[in-house]
Amino acid sequence: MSYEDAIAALADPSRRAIVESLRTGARPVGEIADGLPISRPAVSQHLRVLTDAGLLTCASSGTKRLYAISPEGVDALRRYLDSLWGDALACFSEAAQSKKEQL
Amino acid sequence: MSYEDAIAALADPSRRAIVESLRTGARPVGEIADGLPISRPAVSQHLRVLTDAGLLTCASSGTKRLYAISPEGVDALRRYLDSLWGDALACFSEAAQSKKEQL
DNA sequence: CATCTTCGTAACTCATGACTTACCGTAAGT
DNA sequence: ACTTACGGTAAGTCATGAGTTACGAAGATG
Repeated sequence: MSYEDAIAALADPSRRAIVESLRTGARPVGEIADGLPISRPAVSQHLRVLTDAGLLTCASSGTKRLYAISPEGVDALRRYLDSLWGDALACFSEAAQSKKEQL
Repeated sequence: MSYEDAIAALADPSRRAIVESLRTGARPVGEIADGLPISRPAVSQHLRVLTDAGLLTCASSGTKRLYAISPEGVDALRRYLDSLWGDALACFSEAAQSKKEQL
């Protein structure tokens, strides 16, 4: 749910591959697993982590389960990085300023 | 250098704490370590990972080394998430659309 | 020169987590 | 009711990496 969980979830290459495969739309578990070099149970475990982190949503349709990217989860991460980027820029320009004043 | 390395680097809580401590400006290694519950060598190793990932820059000043957040590295991550967010929103609105049409 | 500070590196331990196989529940088809 | 398809869970293995202590290199200081 927090952005920390989202970052930790996206740190794994397999989980990033799953998210990439969902960029074009929702997909069932088996279809996701077919496109990856890991077993279906492994995919299930990754899907759980991604869902717990708020990055994915799940919708049951019969025996199938459709997973999709959750805009809210991605946005939480986005906002954190925006804030970090703002501070980094401020420090950067301030450092450049004080360096100029030393001349 | 790539956004993958940046995500992996920020996945660790200690490394996020280091980045947080640099939000207000550049600091030497010892000062960073004093604010954390881990040893100075551990901080050094984390600083290496963060620097390799392009998230930090290092400037030597005598025996001291000043680390600071690198705006470029953060921006690379930011852009990745922006693109992911865009796709997620598109899928979300498309799904909502096709659900409406089913009524 | 001797010493102290500052920091990086080496070697090692130990916990975490990614993956596998095996199994179980549930919904659809015959 | 039986079987098949889909997918989550359990238990176990194994590699990765975060942390430690010990040591070494390089610049400041007396």
